[in-house]
Amino acid sequence: MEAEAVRTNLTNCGLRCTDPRVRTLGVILESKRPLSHSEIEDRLDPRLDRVTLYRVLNDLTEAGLLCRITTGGATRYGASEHSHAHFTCDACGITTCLETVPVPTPRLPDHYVVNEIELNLSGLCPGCSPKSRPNVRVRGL
Amino acid sequence: MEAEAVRTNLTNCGLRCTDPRVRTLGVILESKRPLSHSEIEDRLDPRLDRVTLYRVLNDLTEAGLLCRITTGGATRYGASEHSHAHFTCDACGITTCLETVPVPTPRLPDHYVVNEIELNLSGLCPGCSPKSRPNVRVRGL
DNA sequence: CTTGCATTTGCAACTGAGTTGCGTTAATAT
DNA sequence: ATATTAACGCAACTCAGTTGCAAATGCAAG
Repeated sequence: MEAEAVRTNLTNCGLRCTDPRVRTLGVILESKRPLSHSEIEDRLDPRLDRVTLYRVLNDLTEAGLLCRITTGGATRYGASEHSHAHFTCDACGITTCLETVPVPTPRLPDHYVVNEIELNLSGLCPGCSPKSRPNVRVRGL
Repeated sequence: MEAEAVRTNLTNCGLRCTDPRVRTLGVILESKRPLSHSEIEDRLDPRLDRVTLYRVLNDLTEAGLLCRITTGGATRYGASEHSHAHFTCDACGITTCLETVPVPTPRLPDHYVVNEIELNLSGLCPGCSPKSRPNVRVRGL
């Protein structure tokens, strides 16, 4: 999705096509992995007001243009795609999409209404795992 | 696990057997569902210092006596048991254990080292779902 | 193209979760 | 009983996220 498509998308969702929204969506769509509020802030030049960014992220998420992943204490935002698991590295803190790992849709007891399902893994990512850096140790490993 | 067993357990884990630790562990073991920092604080009488409680929860979690569940923006602590999914209600905010829903152990790409796996669902719990209260509506439902 | 209005932005100020440093208290080993 | 070291409690801090409001701006209608 490039610039013009981003604008169309916003309009289709009933959102006004403003500079903060266009640029924020652009940053997230360019990224391979979900980004946190502060990571997005850093990539916006010129920067947006912190509060504006929070509101933009909420609006885009509610409109279904982004999906919000809350894992490892941090909240991140990614392009809204098919559901897959996420992995957060205990060493470098980066969250990656595990495209090959599907999220199960379990059967729940009666009267539960499911809205979202998240499968979040944590540990060491390939870049930080002992395989690549033999001297790194993590609690309990 | 009652009072004396709690004490033995702490000692076995190499932790000093202090009043804040014994009482905190007691509160969590009595609860059916995982509790947040502030919920635990409210149940301790007399209360503990906020910081002490944070440290106690960390110590107990590192010792393996508790498990930490981070879902829906909040961090909660439950008795360390067999792994199962958790459900957080968007309406009342309460997190419950879904004992009947197992957490999958997916196969990951090479060089990932998995430490923890969480399966977190959200939506409406039985107490808040339209089945029981027909007039409640939630985003997108 | 201009105008008007609702939406959105940016700022200031606030709340709540979690952390750090440090002096005091208390659990355990001898 | 007492010395040692871990743990506690307090003050102060950082960081994520929220609220209220005045100023700016997107958009639609004329």
